[in-house]
Amino acid sequence: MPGARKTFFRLDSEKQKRILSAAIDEFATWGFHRASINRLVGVLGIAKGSIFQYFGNKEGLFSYVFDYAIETVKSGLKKVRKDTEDLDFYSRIKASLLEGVSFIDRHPRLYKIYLKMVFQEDFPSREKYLKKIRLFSVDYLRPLIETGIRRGDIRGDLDPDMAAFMLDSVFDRFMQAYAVPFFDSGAGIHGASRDEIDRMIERLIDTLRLGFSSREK
Amino acid sequence: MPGARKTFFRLDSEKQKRILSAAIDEFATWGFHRASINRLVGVLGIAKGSIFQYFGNKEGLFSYVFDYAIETVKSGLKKVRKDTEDLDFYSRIKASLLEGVSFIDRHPRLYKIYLKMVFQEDFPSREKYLKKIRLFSVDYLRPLIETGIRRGDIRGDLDPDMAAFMLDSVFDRFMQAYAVPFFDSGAGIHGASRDEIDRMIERLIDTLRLGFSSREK
DNA sequence: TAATAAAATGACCACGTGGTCATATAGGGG
DNA sequence: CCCCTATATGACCACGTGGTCATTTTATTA
Repeated sequence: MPGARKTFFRLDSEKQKRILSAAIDEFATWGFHRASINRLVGVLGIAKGSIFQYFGNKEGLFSYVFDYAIETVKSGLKKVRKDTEDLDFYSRIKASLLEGVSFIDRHPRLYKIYLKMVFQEDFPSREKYLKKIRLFSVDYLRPLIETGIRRGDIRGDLDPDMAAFMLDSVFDRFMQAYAVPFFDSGAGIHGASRDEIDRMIERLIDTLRLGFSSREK
Repeated sequence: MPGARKTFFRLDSEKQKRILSAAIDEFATWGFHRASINRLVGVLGIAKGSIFQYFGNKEGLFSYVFDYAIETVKSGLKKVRKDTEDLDFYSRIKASLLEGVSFIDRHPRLYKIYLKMVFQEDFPSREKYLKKIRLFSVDYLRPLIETGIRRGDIRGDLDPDMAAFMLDSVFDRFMQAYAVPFFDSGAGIHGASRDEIDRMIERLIDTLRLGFSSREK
C-alpha cells in the first residue's frame, strides 16, 4: 500500500525531484535500515514531519524510490530489445549487457540500491520488491533465448532454462564487477574504459558461444 | 586487531561453543549492524558485560565468527582439491560445486553470513574481510584451470581470466539459488533433492564445456 | 581458612532512531 | 478583510543501541 501521497504530487515539481534525489542518495549509501530520516531532512533543509506527510512512513518513501528505479531499468531494456530485433542472438545479448553497464554509469545510485536490496533479507515487503525485479529479468531473457533457438543461433538440444540461468548469472556478475571492485576477481572489469569493456564482453560471449573444450571431440 | 581475548579461550569449551553458535545465529539472521548484543546475551542467559570482556566490542565478536567461517570453508575445499587431483577438469569442478552445495546444507548459517557480508558495504574493515574470501576463491580456481589447459581438457586459446570469471559467476549464483529462492529464476535449483542437483550440475558443466552454439561452425 | 586473582554481573550512560501532533504559516476565494 | 483549507514545522516521545565499570561472585593458591 505504501508510496507517495497526494500532497507530495501537488508539490512544485522541482521540489519533488530534489526530495527524490536526496532519498536515492540516502538509501544508496545506507541501505534501508540504516538510512536516516533525520539525516535526509537535514540535507534537504525541510522539516521531518513533512516527509511523513508526503510518504506516510519510511517504507512509503522507499517504495516510491524503488518504483522509480524499476521504471528506469525497464525503459532502457525495452528499448534495446526493440532496437536489436533483427540481429542475431549473440549481438542481442551483447547489446543487453552493454546497456546494463551503461545503466550503471548513468544511474550508479539506483544500481547500488538494487545491490543492497537483494541481500538484506529482512525489511518490510522485501519479497514483493524482489519479485518485481526477477520476473522482469526472466521475462526479458527467455524470449531472447527462444528466438535464438528458433533461428538456429543456439543449438536445439540446449535446455532454455539452463541457458537463461547461465546468462543471468554471468551478466549479473559482470555488472557487479563493473560497479564493485570486490567482484572483479582478476578479470579487470572494474574501472575499465568503454573500449575495454566492449572487448571483454565480446570475449565473454564468445566463450559462452563456443564453450571451454576444444572443437574436435 | 579484533577477535577473541584470552579470557574467552580460558572458558569451558562447551560454553565457548554455545557462545559461538548463538553469535552465528544472531549475525546470520540480522547481519552486522542490526545484530543486537542485548538479544544475544538474552538468548545465552549471560550478562552483557561478559561479551565485551571476551571480545572487546561488537566487531571483535564478528571477527571471531568470521574467521571461524573462513576456516570451515577452506578445509572443505582443500579436501576436494586433493581428493580429485587425478580427475579431469570437468570432474574436478563438478566436485567443487557439489562441495559448495553440501557446505550450505551443513552450514546454512555461515553461508547466510557470507551473503549478508558481501553487500553491506559499510561496516568496519569490510574490505579486509572480503579480501580474505576473494583471494581464496581466485587462488582455488586458477590452478584448476591452468592444470586443465595443460592437460588439454580446456582449449589452449581460452583466456584463463575469462574462464575463472565465468566459473566463479555461475558457481556462486548456483549456490545462491540453492540457498535463496529469489535467485532461482525458473531453473528449479532451490529446494531440489541431491539427485536433481547432481543432474543439474552435470548439465550446467556440459553447457560450459560445449557452449551455446551448434557444433558445426 | 585467608588472601589473591579471575570472571561475571547489570544498572547506567549518551545517543540516534522512526514516528507524532499541536501549533504556526501561507494562499485563495468570497 | 476574514475564513478556511492545505501545508510546514520541530519539540517531544518511547525505545533500542553499543559500550562502561564499580561491585560481587567464584576459583585458585598459600
